[in-house]
This record gives sequence, C-alpha cells and structure tokens, in this order.
Amino acid sequence: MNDISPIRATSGTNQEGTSAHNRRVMIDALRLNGALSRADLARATQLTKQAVSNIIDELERDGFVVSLEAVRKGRGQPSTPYRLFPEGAFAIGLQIDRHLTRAVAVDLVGTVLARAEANLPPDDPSGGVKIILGLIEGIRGELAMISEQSEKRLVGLGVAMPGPFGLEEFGDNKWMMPAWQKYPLLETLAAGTGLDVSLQNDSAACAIAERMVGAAHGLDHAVCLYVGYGIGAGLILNGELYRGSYGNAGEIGMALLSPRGADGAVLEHRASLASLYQQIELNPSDADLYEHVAALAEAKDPALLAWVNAAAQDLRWSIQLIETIFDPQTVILTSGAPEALARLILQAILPLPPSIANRPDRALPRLQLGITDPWSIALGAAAEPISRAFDPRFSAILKTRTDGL
Amino acid sequence: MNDISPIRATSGTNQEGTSAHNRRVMIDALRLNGALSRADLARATQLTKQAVSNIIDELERDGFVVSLEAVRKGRGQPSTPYRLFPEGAFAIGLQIDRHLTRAVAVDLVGTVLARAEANLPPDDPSGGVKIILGLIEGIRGELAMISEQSEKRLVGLGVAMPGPFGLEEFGDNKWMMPAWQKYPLLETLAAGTGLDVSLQNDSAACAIAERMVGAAHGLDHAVCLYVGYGIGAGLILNGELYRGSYGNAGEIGMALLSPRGADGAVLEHRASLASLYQQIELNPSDADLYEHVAALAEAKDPALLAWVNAAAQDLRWSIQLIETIFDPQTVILTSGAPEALARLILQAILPLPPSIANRPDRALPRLQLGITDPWSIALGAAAEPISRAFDPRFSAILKTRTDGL
DNA sequence: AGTAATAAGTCAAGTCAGTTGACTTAATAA
DNA sequence: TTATTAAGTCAACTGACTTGACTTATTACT
Repeated sequence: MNDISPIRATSGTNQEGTSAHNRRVMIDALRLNGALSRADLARATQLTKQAVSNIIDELERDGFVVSLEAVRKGRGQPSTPYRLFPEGAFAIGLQIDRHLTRAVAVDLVGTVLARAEANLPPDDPSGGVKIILGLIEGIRGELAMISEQSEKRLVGLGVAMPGPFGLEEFGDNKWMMPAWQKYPLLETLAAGTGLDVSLQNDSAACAIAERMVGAAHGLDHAVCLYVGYGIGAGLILNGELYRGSYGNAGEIGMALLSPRGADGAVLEHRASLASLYQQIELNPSDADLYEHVAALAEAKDPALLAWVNAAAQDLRWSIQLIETIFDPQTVILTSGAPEALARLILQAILPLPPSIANRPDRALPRLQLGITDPWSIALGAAAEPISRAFDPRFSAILKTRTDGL
Repeated sequence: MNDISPIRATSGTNQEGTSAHNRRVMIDALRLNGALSRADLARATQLTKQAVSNIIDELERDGFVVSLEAVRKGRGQPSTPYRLFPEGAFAIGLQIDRHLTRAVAVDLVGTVLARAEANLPPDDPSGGVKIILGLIEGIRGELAMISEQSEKRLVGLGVAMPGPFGLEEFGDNKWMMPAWQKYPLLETLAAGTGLDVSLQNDSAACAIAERMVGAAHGLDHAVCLYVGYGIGAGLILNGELYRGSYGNAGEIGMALLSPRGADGAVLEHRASLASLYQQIELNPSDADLYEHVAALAEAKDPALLAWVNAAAQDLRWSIQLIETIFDPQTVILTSGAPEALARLILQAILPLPPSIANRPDRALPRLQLGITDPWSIALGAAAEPISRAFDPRFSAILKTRTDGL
C-alpha cells in the first residue's frame, strides 16, 4: 500500500483536464491579444462557438474576464469583446538578493499594484525572514485596500533568489548565498503567509517577467540573459520556463570561458555587476549604489567603460553560444543595472558575431534590451504563480495524485 | 475568409484529445516498463481501472498490444500483463551523410528489422535521391516479408542529416552539405515514397535513439553530445526532443571556443571526426575508413591519441557547458566512430571539471557512453515518426485545423 | 477443509464538456 | 427593401471517463 511503485508513466487525463486546459487557453489568448469576441476565440482556439460561449460565461461568472462594448465591424451582428479582468487574480513576488529584498503585488495582467523593499542581513536568514514576512504583510494590506477580494484571489507567492540550488558545498562562493541556501525558506514562508510558495532563480524570474509584459511577450522561444550581481539565463522554451532536472538550468554565469583556460575563469567572474563593483571599487551593500552607477554610466566614466568593453566581449561570446545551442527567436539582455549602463553594455556587445541566428527569414532582432526596471525580478517572481495558475501547459492537463502517495 | 488571422492562441482540446493522450500514455508506459497489467496501468496513469480496461481493449483490437500469460502474485485474482506488440507499427529511418546514406526499418519497440546502405554523391542531390528511393524500396520489400501488414502500419519516414538548416549563405562550409540543403528533399521523398516525411539533424536523431533504446531510456532531461563528422547536441528536455525556433537547437559544434579567441575557432574545428581525419590524414570518403580508425584506436596509435587528448579537452569544456546550461540528468557521449575510439575519448575526457552537476542527490553518472553503433542515427531517424505517433506530448492533445488554413 | 482477505477485472448507469445543426439577432451591402 | 453576412444561442447528442456494485481467482489464516 505505501511502498513506492517503480512503475513510471505519464499521467492520463479526463474531462476535467480538458476543461482546465480550455479555460487556460482562453485566458492566455486574451492576455496575448488584448480583447477578443467569443467568435474570435472560437476561431483562434479551434473550439466550437458553443464551447467557447460556455467557457466564457463561466470565466465571467468567476470574475476573470469582463465584456466590453459591442463593436460593429461590417456585416453581421456586432461582436462583444471580452478582456481579462485585472482584479481576477493577484500574486505576490519576492526578490531576495545579497543585500536587499523586494516584494511586489501584481494582478492578473501583470500590473504592479504595491511594492516594498528592505535591507537584508546576508548571513542571517531567520532574521531576514522576519523582515520579509513584514514586507509581505504590508503588501497584502495595500492590496486589500485596492480590492476587497484580494485575499480570496491571491494565487500564490513567487520567490526569486540567486541560484544554483541544492549543490554540494562549493567552497565559499561569494556569488551564492550559502546561509540562505541551507535555510528552509519555502516552508517558513508558506507557514508564515499561508500561501503556495514557489522558488526560481533570479534569471528565471526575469524571463517570466519578460514573457508576461516585456520583450518576450507571446514568444515561444526566447532566452533572457540576465546581468546582475551574478549572471544567468532565463530560458523560455516551447512557451514555458525551462528549469532542468534540478531547477538549475540557465546558470550560464558558471560556464568556463575557454577549454584551454587554466585559470578556470567563468563568465560571472568577468561580466557580472559583482565584477564591476570589484573592479571600480564600489561597495555592493551601499544604499545609493544604483544611483551612483547610473551617474557613472551617464557620465561615461572611463573606468566603467573599460569594464563595459571587457564584459561585452564575454557577453558577446555567451550570446553566440546561446543562439547556437537554443536557436531562440530572440535573445533579451536584462539587467539589474541602471538603464544607462544596460544600454552601454548592449552597444558594446554589438555587432554580434555570425551564428546560426543569421537567417534570411528571421522576424526579430537577434539581441534586444529587456526591462531595465530593477523591480523586474520581483515582478517575474510574482508572475510565476499567475502563470502556473492560468497558462496552458501540459502538466495542467494531467491528472494528479489525490492519495497520499 | 482566407486572410491569415493575426490572433495568436494555443489550441483547445476535447474528448478526442483526451482519448488520444491516454492511448499514448498506455503505450509509453508499456514501452518504459515492459509489461503491465490493467491494474498496474490504472495506478501508474491515475486513470480508473475501467478507463484503462476500455483503452487496452481498443489497443489490443488495433494490434498495438498483446496479453501475456496471467501471473499469480499473492492474494487476489491473477493479473494479465500486456506488452507492446512490436509489429503494431513500423517506420523507416534514413541517414544522409556526406559520403554515404543508410536506411533502416524499425518496429514499434525500436528493433531494427532491415538495413541498407549506399554511397552518395555529395554534390548531386537529385542523383542521390534516386539511390535513396531505391534503398527505401528495398527496405520496404524486406519489411513486407516480415509482416503482411507492414505497409498499412508504416507510420512514416524519418530523415536525419547534418544541420544546421535554412541559414544564409555561410561561405563554403565543408561541414554542411550546401547542395543538399537547397534541394527540396522532403517533398521529393514524400512524393517518391507516399510516406509522411520528417527531418532532423543527426545529433537529434541520435538523442531520439538513445531515448528509445539507449542510455536516455525513460529520462526526461538528457543531452546527447554527438561526435561525428561534425559535432552536435541532441536535447531531450521535458521528455521531448527540443528543436528550437527554427529546428537548429543543439548545434554546439558551431560554438566559439573562447571569447578572446581572435581566430574564431569553434568546437567542430577541433573535436569532430572531420578534424581527426584531417589531422592524421585520412580520406573521409574511403570505404574502409571505419575499420581503419577502429584498428588505429585499438592499437593506440600515437597520432590518434594526440588528437584524442586535444579533442577531449574541448569536449570536457563543452560538457561542463551543457551541464551548466541545461542541468540534465545525464550527458550521453555518442559517436559515429568505432567503439574503441569512443571509449578512448570518454576516458580522455574524464575526470570532469566541477559544475552544478555535482550534487549530493544525483542518480546517474554525469557522463555516460551511448550507443556506438554507426547505424544509431538511422535508427533515431526511424524512431522519430514512432515517437510522434505514440508518445504522450502536449501537441498531440490539442485540436488541429481541419480547414485549409 | 473452510473461511476470510485481497486484488484483478467487469458491468451498467451516470456525468459532463464539447459537438452539432438549426435558429435568432443585428448589422451592412446592394 | 431585401439579401447577405456574421455573432451568438438553443437544445439535443456524443463519447470518454467515473462511480460503485459485482464477479472471479488466488492466497492467508484458523
């Protein structure tokens, strides 16, 4: 009874799975296209008008969509477009970084409704969690003033923090946060908030944000190269975030720069903001670091430019690598850095070397600048529970165990 | 009416999609686990006994599964296991390489039933296609002698050839096959055989073969590093082959070896069999090349060993890179080379440098040797139509357009 | 032996989401 | 004014999975 079955299989599905999928498809279509009539949805999803009608009725009753004014367009009965109702769902996103933490609340369409930040003790997770729980409580309070239903419609708490997760001891890696890695963070936050909690690394969160409201909106294959304190890639493959077998996919910052390099230099050592701070002697825990860097970038400070040019060389290589390995529709450069610095980096990276991305038929630029708002990671963290709850995905169709197994 | 709708959406699904998925799930479970009773299947797939019973009845009637002798195991009514019926489906796989082509026929469980090879003119696709069609005809004849139903149960023709596909002119790249790239190969083969034809690159085919009958059997996250005339990675992500946005994902052979390398050296230049042939002055179109290389490897020829050691350094780097980016369960080294050489390469690669794959909880070796049979690419090519027809996958659940759109 | 327990598998009715095809409504084009 | 077109609804239908009771076949226990 309670022995673990060695039989491996994909789960089957049933009408519930079908229905759940079709609801998600409707919401996804409305998110991508803005507002659509029932007839539009029927054509786009291949379902019958009647099926769409039933589903939309239900979604409207459940408060996820609302109708707009009927529009006349040529012959025939005017159509009634529907759009997502932003207050249909909320989520909270939390970014935990080395020196600070940010929390945001977003709605179903990805609008940030509340935000809060605080400093974080890098080596004291249990003290840090108290601070975090305080932030979240504050955010929830703000949310409650915006919508009465907010608590009922809160689908989860998404957490983003630097990876990788679950490794053997790696020595004292200053890019990782060893004390936080060991702490039972998810359990503590789940207990402290009563919410479903999910975790991803910061680059993954960035990619989710880009897909929801940024340059990857509606794309099925996009890679977000995130240049923050560390460096990582958020992978949108087949329309979903790819996590790898242990949740650490995309940790490109730890890639060795060269087969022959005896020094074992990795990308992160040379092109991360940590390396910038080190090189131009800034204190990463400085409160006005962001403004300071922004000023240096706008002033085209020579020391900063020197770092930019060196880093760009490594980043250019990594982009060629990403294109070669993933064949994405586009690569998106994102950063926790001020926009001025991000633009300098982008310009220094261009032009890109030849790669398989040189195609006669490509529709998007090979490299684009993504969201440069430093809150985008928290936004992406918040987008994850929404995406999990409402985006069409294979796993949402399958039956799940209801017994204790 | 015939304008293309700009509305983007995932397709919906219905009972047909559900049913198709559940049939695939049954076949997949039997492939992975060998033989299972209806009760086993019900537990493994989360479906009810009754649902499984109906589906298995139907699969048995359709000739995809057969029952075995009832087995008694403890109390209760003995169970009747079912297994896949190999002759339930067949597919033909075709490998097109620079100097030769191979065709195989496989059955539902991946057993090779017939094989044939021929030399190929590298710059004359229309002459080559005649040769290929002759091979396929021969294979189909052999197949017809094995099973009367073979023609009825032929699910498709899978083609594997060196990528990448659809690029802008890249100069005269000897690793690619420019004349073949321009030729309307799929259309010609489809017309000439009357079969559904699909294309992938050789490393992808290798990965599919590994997943069906090799080291990646049943794995959801595995990367196959294929060292052939060129170098490529076949990506099994979330249990499916990942193709990228233009079908060229995994072309790791074209990755630049270093950000600083002014020479633009790529992996393929230094670690492919082409580079071996060049370095030790072998003629790649030689008929007994394979045996010759096997002999050199077994004799531990110094010139060959020198290449092995140099190549291993680059391959070691690429494996660390793959682990860092994909976080797979395992990396599989495959090769068109003789097993003796593949083993030399594997030994020269080890030990692997540290990476995120160093985990306390990992179940599989970081690097394993895959199938070394030179026919494995043709086998993988053949496995693709079978996989497309019978493996559970998201796209198989969705409704597809039936109108001409 | 005889009975209880256990598990595989079937029967038959039930449920429910999407389908079908006819119909209604409301607009524009001729 | 009428025909045409398109959105959307109505109501009956279909079919795949579920439910719960039942049958069958075997082993474990007394």
